Amino acid sequence: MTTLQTQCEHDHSGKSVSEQVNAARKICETQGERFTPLRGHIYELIVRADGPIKAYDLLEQLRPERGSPKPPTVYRALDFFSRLGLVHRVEALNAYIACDHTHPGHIAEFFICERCDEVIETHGHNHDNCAPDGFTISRSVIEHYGTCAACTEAA
Amino acid sequence: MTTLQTQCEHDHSGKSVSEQVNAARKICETQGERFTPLRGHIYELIVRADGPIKAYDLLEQLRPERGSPKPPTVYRALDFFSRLGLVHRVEALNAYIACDHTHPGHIAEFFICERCDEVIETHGHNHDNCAPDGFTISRSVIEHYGTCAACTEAA
DNA sequence: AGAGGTGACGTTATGCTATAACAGCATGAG
DNA sequence: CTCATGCTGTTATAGCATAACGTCACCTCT
Repeated sequence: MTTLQTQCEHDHSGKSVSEQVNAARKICETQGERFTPLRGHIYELIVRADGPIKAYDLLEQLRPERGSPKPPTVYRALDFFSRLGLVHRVEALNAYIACDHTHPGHIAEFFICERCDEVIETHGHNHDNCAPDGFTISRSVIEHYGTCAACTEAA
Repeated sequence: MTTLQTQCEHDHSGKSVSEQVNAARKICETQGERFTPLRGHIYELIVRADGPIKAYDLLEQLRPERGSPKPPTVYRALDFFSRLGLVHRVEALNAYIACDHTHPGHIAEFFICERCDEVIETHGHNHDNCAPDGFTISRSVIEHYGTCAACTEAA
């Protein structure tokens, strides 16, 4: 698989790309972090992907506009945005996705259609109750794979 | 990190290694699958690890007893056991762990202590209610990272 | 202004994770 | 016995991620 993008061109979030990028810029600046041109460029590519995108695909899309960037360039940006909660890693896909649920403590929960590759992100409910006695959760990975409504109908 | 094993030598499941291996053998045979010597060997290593173990660490542990096995040897066994639900992949660790919750339809939920690397597996509750309208879940990844009770006390 | 610290970025190199593809052999069914 | 299937060995390669070092920009403190 070379891309995880969905076929459809519509906007899943209700916000334009530049609105999302600007929202991210604001969040960075609020936290005293630098939203550099490189980071802006990378964030825009992630938003445009409109679904999970792989690190090396991002790398390709940075070329030739930014010369021949190397893997650390994109991994550093991904780490940066992950720290701020602006990007989540989808573990089972080795891919990354923009997040606009920007409130702190947000638990991401993904529903990933294996037919059309669409990803729906929800705010996962708290699993503290499910934890063994005394276990303190600091980070959760919750990903569901299956078939979305549209693909089920189409079948 | 070269190993994900816990320091403690006690048995987390209440079953001996050979009991667990034999239970796995029985499950394989019940399903008409072959529990070959190689598979038995690999399964035993996974059980002995008593926690998540990486594919290439398994590979090392197969040597020199089985010559110089190559990656496909261990990945094929891991795929095989995954199909039967006897092994789960821990996505965020790139590691594999034996599972003795052998009832079908089992949803694995992991609580992973980042201090001592102990992993507690529970039977995760169903997330169908949380799914977007019409989404059918076929497989779920639920992993929580944090600090276990013992390590919290020790701190 | 100058010195020194911090963080961003470029670059080289390497390591870790996983699979494709082909060959040989064992097992079991007809 | 023969064929089909699946298990294993092997070679090669693809795909994912980070260590480590150097440079530069920016900020702050004096």
